[in-house]
Parts: sequence; structure tokens; C-alpha cells
Amino acid sequence: MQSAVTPLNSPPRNPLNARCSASDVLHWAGVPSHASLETDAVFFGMRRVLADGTLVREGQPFESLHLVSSGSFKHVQTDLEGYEQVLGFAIHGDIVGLDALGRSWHASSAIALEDSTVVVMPLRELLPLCKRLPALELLLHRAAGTELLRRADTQYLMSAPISEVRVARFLLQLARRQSALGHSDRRLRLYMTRRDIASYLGVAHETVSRALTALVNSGCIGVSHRDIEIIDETALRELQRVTRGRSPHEAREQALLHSQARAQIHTLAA
Amino acid sequence: MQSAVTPLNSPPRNPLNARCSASDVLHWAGVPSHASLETDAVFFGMRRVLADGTLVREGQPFESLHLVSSGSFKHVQTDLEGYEQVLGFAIHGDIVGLDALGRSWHASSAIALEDSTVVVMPLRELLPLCKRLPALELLLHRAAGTELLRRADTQYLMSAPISEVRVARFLLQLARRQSALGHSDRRLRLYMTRRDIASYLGVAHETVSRALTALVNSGCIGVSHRDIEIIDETALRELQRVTRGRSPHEAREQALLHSQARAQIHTLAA
DNA sequence: CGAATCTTTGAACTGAGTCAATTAAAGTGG
DNA sequence: CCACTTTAATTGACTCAGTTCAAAGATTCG
Repeated sequence: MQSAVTPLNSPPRNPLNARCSASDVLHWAGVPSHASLETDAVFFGMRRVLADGTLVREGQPFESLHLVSSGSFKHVQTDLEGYEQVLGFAIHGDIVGLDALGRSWHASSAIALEDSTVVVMPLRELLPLCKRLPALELLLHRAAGTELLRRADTQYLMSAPISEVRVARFLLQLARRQSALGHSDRRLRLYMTRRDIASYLGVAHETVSRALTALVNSGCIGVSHRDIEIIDETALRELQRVTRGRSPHEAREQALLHSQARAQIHTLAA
Repeated sequence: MQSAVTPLNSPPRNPLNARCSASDVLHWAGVPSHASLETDAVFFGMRRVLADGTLVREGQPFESLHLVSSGSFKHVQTDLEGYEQVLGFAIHGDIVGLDALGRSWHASSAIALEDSTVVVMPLRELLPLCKRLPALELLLHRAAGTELLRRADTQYLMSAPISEVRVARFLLQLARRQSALGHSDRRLRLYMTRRDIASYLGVAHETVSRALTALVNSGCIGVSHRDIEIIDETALRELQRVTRGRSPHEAREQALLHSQARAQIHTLAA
């Protein structure tokens, strides 16, 4: 388990020249139970990417997967007219480049939002290793599955017709990921610009600003630059029920009625 | 290659009791070049799902992946309030259940839009087989990658602020998939309801109706029930440039200016 | 043939996009 | 270290497209 060498959620002290064991990778990527003496003996190199630097670029040959060790990235795709669509964000423990699986070229770019370090896992090494070490295969599968789940979450998020709801869901999503890494789920730092958030949510960047101030005014959150404090998580969740022309309060009442009706049905069925 | 036994894109005649070789699976899933004598010797069972039937249900244990042989499915996820979000559609050659990769339970349901047949690939058989047959491993990776790409496409689609653009992109996406299967890219059948499309696009179902009639009135498409004819694909593509308050014509002019400006820059750089 | 569902169309309201202007923050170079 | 430039973020005003509610056709299915 070697938790003494690499305490959970702590990147190595000297990430530039350091190599990093497959066990570390398993820890960071969320399957710590599968680390073993064998995975202790496998090492990967690391790479540093400065803020605004490109880790992988759309159209580049797919040669390596990267695990984010420190820092953060945005996934972007550029369409014919030059519009940049932000597809998602990657933080510690996330694997970058999965959408190229089974292909020869990357379909999206990964751009560092701050100075970051990644573990480089060359496919030529990784795939043969997977055959020998089931833990690494599981890691790969789990990472792909997680990415798919996250995209589903994003679709759900984008389907909200009210921008305040989108932003609320976005913050909750971020808080959930942060807390899964052992960080606070009440205080969170936005490492991306409002524009990036807007592109991700599918709204205008002014709308993100307005939604955030609206959430501040309703006492749900506190905002200072890129630091967010979640003050009333319950209220933030309640917001999900808001639809056009219906206030959070009314929505809550309707939801109550619904659950009562459902209880009635259950009673009748029994 | 056995193209005599299973001609490309043609499901077997008797899918109910028939078993189906791994080579067939490779053909249908788009990696026909990797079929071999070895994959000829591996067989999977098949399963029939009636219209509105559930192939996999959210929360069920993840035991098999399914390849769609005939028919079509929608992927749905239900939130706490009971709202059904359509995440995507699966047709011939698509693999259902990938979002459970690396996990024990399915995160979304797959519901048949019509009477359908699928190839059942139990994980207990599939994963060991992958170690022996690199072709199957590639299939798995490629399927995961493709699914990720498709979700990115969906995000792009949902990011369009104008509903007409969303619907146009949806139709083009569908046409592209149909034509990849060797079908016409001008005539396409919608196997899903307007409601499903609306949920998928993140708009009200009335809006889908209105957008479709608008596209008919502008001469881009013809609609009859669930049969769509793409009359002017170019115009449909041009639509992508439309933003709020800007007509397709203006958008085209602006795009021209942009490309001219870009040409200028290139000239200066040279 | 009737019930249920799907689809279309209408009308009213309103929330979000767009344009514009101001403020704040961050990065640059003397 | 401070003026200067550039980029990010906020706020306001206006317009319009999309949601919502409602009702009427169309289609499917029993």
C-alpha cells in the first residue's frame, strides 16, 4: 500500500524529475485497493505543463494517456467556425485523453488552467502492462466509465432551462469532486474563467455572472473572485426544481405534493 | 473475413436462437479488418427486446455489454424528481452499457424504441477473451472512445443557443450515422418521439415541433410523420452560423469576412 | 371504433442573448 | 515599483426566442 511513501491525495514533492509508480497512479485514480508489490515496481515519467500550456492538442497522434497529478485542465474542442466548446475539466486523479481510445488521434485538446503536473503513461507500455496487471486494466476501464458518467452529468446539467439551475448544478458537481479528493465541500476555488464555465454550461458568460450574483443575493453562496463558499447547500439543491415562472418556494410545494401522491399510489398498491 | 457468411450491415436471419461469432461483432462494430480465424471460433448469444422493453435498467448489476444488431435504443437517466433525461441513441453497431465500465452497476437504462435484437457479451467471457484476442480489446477501446466522442458531439449540439440550430445539428448527426452504416444520408427515419428528441436536445418538445416546421418552411428538409428528407444539406450546415438576432444570410457574410481576415493574416505571416 | 399517446399550433410571459459601458484584476515593460 | 495595457468580470438596457399553459388534430393501438 506504501501510504508512507505517497500519502493519499498528495502529489510527490519533486514532480519534475520524479518518476512515479503504478501504485501511486492507482491511489490517485481511485482504485487504491488494487495496489500491490507488482505495481510498486512499475514506474512512469512525469511532465510539467505551465498555465495556458497545451497537454494534448486536437489532431495530435494519440501516444499517451495522462493522469493529472497536480493542477487542472480544461478539455476543449474547436468547431469549423473557430468557436471553442469546453467539454469538461480535469483535476487531480482524472485521466486526460480517453476520448482517443481505440483511435490514432486526439479529438480534443487539454489546456492547463494553472501550472500543473501529469503522469505520462505511454500506450506502448501501458497496454502490454494491462495484460500482466489486472489492476491497471481495471484502472483504464474505470477511468473510461467515470468519464462517461461525468459526460452524462454534464448533459443533465446542460438540459436545465434556467441558467441559475445550471450554475447551481455546476457548483454542486464541483463540490462533489473536490470533496471526493478529501477537500472541503463548502469552500471551492474556481480554476477556470467565467467564460470557460459559460462555454461548458452552454450559456453566455454574462449569464454566469448574473446567475452567481443571484445565488449570492438569495444567500445560497458567497463569491469572492474565484473563491466560492457554499452557504446553504440544501437551498442550492432545491433550486433544481425551479422551472420557468415558478419560484423555488412553489417548486418545493409541488415536489411535496408529488411525493405525497407517490405515497398514495404505494399505499393503494399494497 | 467471412463476408459471405455475414454480409456487412446485415443482421443474421434468425436472430432469436442464433449465436453470432466474434467476427460478426467486429464487422458490425466497425473494425472488420481485425476479424480472423480465431474470432470466427468465438460465439455469443443473442437477445430480443420488444419495443419499449428495457435492455438494461439503471442500478442493475453490470454483467454484460450488448451490441445492437437490429432496431434501436435510447439511453435514459432518471433524476430524483423523476425527470427522464435522454442521453443518447444506439443503433446497429453501437455498444450499450459502456458507462458501467469499471463499475458494478449500470448508471443509465437502455430502452428499445422498436423491436430489436442485441448480441449479449457477458463480461465474464469477454474480459478473458480480450487478453487472448487483441481484436476484441481494440473493439472495447474503440467503442469506449466512440461513445466519448459522441457525447462530445452531444455537448456541442446542446450548446447551440438557437433551437433550430440544435435540431439541424441533430439531423445532420443522425444522417452521418445512418450513412456510415451504408444507408441513405438524405432520407432518414426517426425512431424516437419528439419528446425523446426534446429531452436529448434540452428543449421543450413543442420547440422541436416548431423548429422542424421552420426548417420545412425554409426548404431545408421535408417532414412526414417520422420520415425526414434532407433537401438542402448545405443550408442546414449554414444554419450553424445563426446566432440570436442574426439571420443565416448575415451569418454567412460574417463568416466570409472572417475567412478573408484569416487569409490576410496568413499572407502577412508568409 | 374509442382511448391513449403523439404532434402541431396558438398566445402570453419572461428569461437569456446581445450590445455596450464600467470596474476590477493581472500581466508588461520601462 | 509604478504607469500602462490587456484581459476578466460585472452591471444595465433592450429585444426576442423559448418555455409554459392550453387546445385542437393526427396517429397508433387495443
